[in-house]
Amino acid sequence: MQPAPQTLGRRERNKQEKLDRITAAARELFTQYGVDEVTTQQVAEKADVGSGTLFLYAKTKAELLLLVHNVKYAQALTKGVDAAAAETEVVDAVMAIIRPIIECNRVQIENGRTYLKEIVFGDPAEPHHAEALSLTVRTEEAIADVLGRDEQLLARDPAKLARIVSAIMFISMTSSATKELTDAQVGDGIRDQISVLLGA
Amino acid sequence: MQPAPQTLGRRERNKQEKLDRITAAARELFTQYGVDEVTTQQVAEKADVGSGTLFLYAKTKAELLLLVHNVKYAQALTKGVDAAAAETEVVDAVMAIIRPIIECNRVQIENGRTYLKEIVFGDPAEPHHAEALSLTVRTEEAIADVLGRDEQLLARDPAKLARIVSAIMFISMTSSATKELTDAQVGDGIRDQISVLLGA
DNA sequence: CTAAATAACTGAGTACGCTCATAATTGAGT
DNA sequence: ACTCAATTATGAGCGTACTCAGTTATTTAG
Repeated sequence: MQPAPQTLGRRERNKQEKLDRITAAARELFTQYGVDEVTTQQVAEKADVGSGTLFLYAKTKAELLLLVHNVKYAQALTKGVDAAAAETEVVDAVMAIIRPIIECNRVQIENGRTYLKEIVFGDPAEPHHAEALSLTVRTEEAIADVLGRDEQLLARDPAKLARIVSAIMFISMTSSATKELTDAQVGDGIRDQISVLLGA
Repeated sequence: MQPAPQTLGRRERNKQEKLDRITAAARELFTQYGVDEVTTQQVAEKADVGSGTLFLYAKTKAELLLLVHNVKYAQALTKGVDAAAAETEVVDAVMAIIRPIIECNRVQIENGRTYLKEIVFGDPAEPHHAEALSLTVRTEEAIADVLGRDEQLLARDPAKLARIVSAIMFISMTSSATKELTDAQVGDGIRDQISVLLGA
């Protein structure tokens, strides 16, 4: 019988520590150079693990990006939801949620696009992917919540409207046409479409 | 001085012939086995060209898929536009346009998803990509046209509504959640969202 | 007809994501 | 302490998309 380990045994601790090192290494390299310019070897080296070990913690390179980017997305979402609470107009409130998300996916535009691509096209069975999906669900719920404030929109099914807003966001943030636009321009484009959606 | 060649010189002819062989080879292999299960080597062999030659005609494997799939998409679009002319209800007409597109992108679902992915994330400077983009523009125009039939919708900017429909289509056809749905179910999902969009 | 110039073709080679057979580590049972 | 099954780590090796230096085919100029 063990003395009920407050630190969960050496094995679990080592695993956690390695995951931390890998996450930190990937975050730093991806953020600085962009996911496409970094090799999995480099991440493994920086994390001081074997190149094969990397793939025990993230099944693909894209999963590694999800692992890193989910954190930023979650922060953006929280920030947006808070900001939305202060808005009175529905569209303004929706945009308050969306704006931090735009920013977080365009700080390093290549990473943001790859992240969103992976959410739609990646394997939803992977754990980091599942987390990303739950973030998009939370985003839609937050938007639906805001839409539900309005009587008229309440009758039009906020959840479904939120789903459409989500589609608009995705295309507006990923389409290569928007690559050279500023964050503000992308935001305006989205706002414009949402206005049309909610009934001109 | 040459006898003004009605066949554009041997060089041009050879190039055209090679492109035809490559297109045919890619179409057959991709259709039968799915783009992920076919190597560029196999396509090159079947087309009877060197493996490097392939990449003179399509800069990436994905471009090769665009080359092949654009033809099918164009057919689907034409078919849909024709069918829409026979419909009286706006939503029915829009669905008449969309349905063949759903089908063409789900006959071989892997190819369809890869095709759509490439449209959004690929290099728009490539010629086959440009053609694909023009097809999506034509699709949106066709949808806008149909929406414009309705007085109320006319006031809501059909072009922008069509853009939103386009986003709905994209997500509904690519999201991994829809992978195991039937074409009809995907269609119903899209119709449902379009109904909400056009005002409950 | 020949030579020079240009365009097109080629496949061996490269880079990189990922796998898998083997090795090292761990902890429960004795 | 020791054993051993189970878990985790490792890096050489593999498959494949794509490149590029060298070759061949075609056109143009003299």
